[in-house]
Formats: sequence, structure tokens, C-alpha cells
Amino acid sequence: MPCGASCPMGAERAVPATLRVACGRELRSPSPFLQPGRYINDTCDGVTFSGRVEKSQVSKNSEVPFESEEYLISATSRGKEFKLTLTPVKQEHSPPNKGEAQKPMDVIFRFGMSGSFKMTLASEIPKHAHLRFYTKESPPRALCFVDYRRFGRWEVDGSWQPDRGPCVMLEYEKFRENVLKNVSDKAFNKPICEALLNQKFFNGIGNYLRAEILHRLKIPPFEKARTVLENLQHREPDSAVTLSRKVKLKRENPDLLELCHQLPTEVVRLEGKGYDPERSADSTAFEQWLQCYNVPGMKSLRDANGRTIWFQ
DNA sequence: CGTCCACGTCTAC
DNA sequence: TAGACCTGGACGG
Repeated sequence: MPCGASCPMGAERAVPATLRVACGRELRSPSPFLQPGRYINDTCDGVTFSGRVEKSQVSKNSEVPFESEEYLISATSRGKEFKLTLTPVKQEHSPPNKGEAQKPMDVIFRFGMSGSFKMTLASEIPKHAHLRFYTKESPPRALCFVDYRRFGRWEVDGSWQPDRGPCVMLEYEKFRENVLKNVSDKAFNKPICEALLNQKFFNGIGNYLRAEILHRLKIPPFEKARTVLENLQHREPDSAVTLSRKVKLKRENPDLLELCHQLPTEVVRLEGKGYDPERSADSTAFEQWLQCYNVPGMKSLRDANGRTIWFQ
């Protein structure tokens, strides 16, 4: 998500990971955010795109009415939302008054259950590539929004959904404040496992992260959210310990809201390892990172919305 | 073959 | 608070 052009993170693999979890089921690589942004900004850095944006016939999302001889693509993210910015490169010899010049355009994405971006040769467009941006080079490549279940959405000239809260990764302090200032909100009448999926407060947390977060703290998933959160409202009083000691304590004993930042950060780092684009090794790394979700021996139940919650 | 399940919204009753 | 929206892999008969 939130990996803008300024994001310093390292190389990204070229292929969205598919991972085999212990029970044998396969999962798309999970980090809801950041990762796609890093992928885009890494693979599109210094690459010039050209022409119009192509949409598949089957997608019900809108056309993306953008066309330019030369343009650049960059990405940013916020929680589970993702933004592509298309920026025309100034033409030296642009014909005077031959139609309107193409202005920069933002396209906001939500990935649903199966959305991802992938850069391929234009001659090898993958199945379910519902939006395609072509490079100018020869042979051309295509940046593809691939989404086999088509739950993903995009919005031309869109903006971050107003009801979604700050990003758990990139806006941690705002995120924390937004939760703690609103503990009386009716959203927190619900069990903590359900509240954690509420994107108004936990923008970026999804089904595997909620399980991992609660599991690390051994919080029973159906404990009332308010009860859990009220315990976090009073920051620890200043004690005599040194700052570095405090930082260390915080890292080693993160509270629930800190874990909402820390765990997805760990996943992003996992997946950022190495340059090898096709390694199956990093799906193994994610599989091994999971301590609870889909892990043999853990229990699971359905929450009130029919989503599976994993716990010990 | 069939049923169940999947990292998420979205909207209609 | 149910479905609806989708494809496809795992597993059962």
C-alpha cells in the first residue's frame, strides 16, 4: 500500500506469491498493502509507458480514459487501498492545440480477495488481467491488474474512501489515536476479532492479521473490543528507565495496536528479501511466519459475519 | 461429478 | 444480517 515513490524499501519479486499453507490450501501472497506499491515503484521506476489503458471486456469496472504517448506510473497506498498515479511526460514537440493535453490521473484500487499487479511481456498477458498499462519499449511489456475473482474495484480520479481510517502501517500514530479517541464508538461493542476487520478503524487489517495479532497476545477473539482497548488508553507513565530501554520494551512487549503496525511490517520485510523473482522460498517464509492462521492444531470458528477466526 | 473454502467489500431486505 | 459478487483448488464419493 503505502509505498510511494519515496519508499526506500528494497526489491520486490516479480510474481505475486502463491503459497501453500500447512493444510494444503493455497493462498495468494497476503500483505494487503505496501507490497504492491513497492512492486509497482520498483518495476516501473524509469520505465516509460505509452498509449491507452486497456480494460478486459468482462470487468464491470469503468474504462480508464487515459492516453499519452509517454507517461510514468507511480504508486502509493493507504491501508487496503492503493493508488496509481499516471503522469504524462512533457512532449518537446507537442502539436499545438491538437486536442486536450492528457492530465495526470489517479486510479484508486481495492484488491478484493484476489487482486494483484504483475508486469509481463505484452505478448504474455496473463489470464484475468483486467487492466493493462503498456510500456513504450520494444518489445513492450504490460503492467497488469490481475484479479481472477473480480472482487477488486478501481475508480478513476478516485480518492481514499472517506470512511476508512488511517493506514496501520504508514500512519501509525494517527491510526492509534483514531482508535483510542473513539473507544466509546458502537463499533467496539463487538468482539475484538470483528472490530479488527472494521476498516474505519483498522485500515489494513484482514483475516489473517487479526488472528495473528490476537494470538500473539493470547486475547480471546470474542472478548468485547472495548474491554480490550480500554486497557490501552493510558500510556505508560514516565518511569526512570532510559529511552532506549523503553523502546526495547515496546518492541518486545507490543500492545494490540502496536501489533497492528508491527505484524504487517514483518510480512512486508519477509517478502522483500532477495531479488529472485520466482522463488517459491518466500511463500514458505510467509507460511512459516504464520503462528495461528490456518496452522494445524489451531482452532477456528465462524464470527458473526461468517468469517473464519483462528485462535488457540 | 459435487461440496466447501479462500488474504473483502457492497448492497438489498 | 444475509446474500451477492466470482474463479478455482482441495477433497470426497
